[in-house]
Amino acid sequence: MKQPVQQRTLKTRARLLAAAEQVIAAQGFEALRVDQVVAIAGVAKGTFFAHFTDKDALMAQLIGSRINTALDTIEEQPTPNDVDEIVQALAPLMALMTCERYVFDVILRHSGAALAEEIGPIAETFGRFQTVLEGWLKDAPVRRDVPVAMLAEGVGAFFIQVIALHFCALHSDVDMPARLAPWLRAWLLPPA
Amino acid sequence: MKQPVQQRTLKTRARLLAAAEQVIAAQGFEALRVDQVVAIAGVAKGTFFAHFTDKDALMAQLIGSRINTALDTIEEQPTPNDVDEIVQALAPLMALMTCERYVFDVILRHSGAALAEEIGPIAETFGRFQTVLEGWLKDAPVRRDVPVAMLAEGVGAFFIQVIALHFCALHSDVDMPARLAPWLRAWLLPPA
DNA sequence: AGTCAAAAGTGACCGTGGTCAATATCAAAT
DNA sequence: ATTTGATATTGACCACGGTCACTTTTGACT
Repeated sequence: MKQPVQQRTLKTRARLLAAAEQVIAAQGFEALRVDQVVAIAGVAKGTFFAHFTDKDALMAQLIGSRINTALDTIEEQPTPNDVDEIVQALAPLMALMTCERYVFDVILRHSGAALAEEIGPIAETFGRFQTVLEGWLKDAPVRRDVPVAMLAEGVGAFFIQVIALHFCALHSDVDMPARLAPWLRAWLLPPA
Repeated sequence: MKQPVQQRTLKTRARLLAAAEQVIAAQGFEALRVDQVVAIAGVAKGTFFAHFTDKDALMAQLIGSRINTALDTIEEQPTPNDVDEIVQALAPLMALMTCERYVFDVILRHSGAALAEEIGPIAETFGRFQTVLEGWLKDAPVRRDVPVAMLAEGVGAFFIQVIALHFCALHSDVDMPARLAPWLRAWLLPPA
């Protein structure tokens, strides 16, 4: 007999997520401890792992939802028309992904689907990100000798590279959007 | 009073490294356990951490040295003259970096210097990689509207992206060098 | 109301990376 | 040969993520 999901399941999951958010708000992602989360949520440790396959899965969900919120904001803005506007539009996403080294590591680790069938919440946001970029580039004055999908993926690659460079202590002072612009110019607008 | 390094230090470190290599040869990087390494080396656990700040540092050293060996091989070959030759020359490096998911994760995590002063063995190889690429591109028939250093960094970005895609289960069947080529063509040789 | 099988929750327990106060060893100076 | 202070080693101990056999709760069906 297969039973429907019980309400208590949803309640417990919500309590765990709320507890996690509380810890993160107070101390950041990196400092989160499963023990602390279950203590605040008032459940046993085992319960946590009945709801999330591991700590990473919780993190992926929380971070994924923040990325989605950022993408919502981005999609509400008018379509950017040149490289500078693209870079500016992407700024909030860059800020989010660089808020903590730990966060960036989680994102990188989950940016591709781990298993073929199981595309996690973060991998999903990358798919969405690609779609948004393709929408922008489809009608923008950029090179056309390369398919739009490839252009978008390239932007993604440079985007990640610039973020990674941010954690390379030497370069962390310069602001990231400014550092991304020349890359995009070189990639999207080769000399005619 | 500062004393010179004792020989026993070198011997112990060598024993630890040899033990680690033995474990890796038998079971791969991911399966390596510090307990096993110290057992084989015949030292206490604390000794391990007197020689390496953490397990990651050991891994970084072992993987870094392999990357350097691969770069040695690459530098011995004649300078590649077109995109296909570049891609082919990079093949052994790609193979090394994708031999295990765990290895790729370690490489990514260490690809930038963690601290400003402390450039780890892997970050060092990335610097060397850039230099090699710049040497190739300096005299190659590629676009010149962008500085060579930037061209090289771009190649690096696409290189990493293709490797990352390899671990995205869906795409792991196609061979990587073949997947890198169109990127490099689009990046290095825009339509004149 | 009572039954009962599936679902949810529990917490003692484990594996493994990493710490540190105590101890042993080395080599330079006497 | 002895002293001495720096250096290297030790292993009991801790922190933390994750497991699983067992208990409790739920709700569909009488």
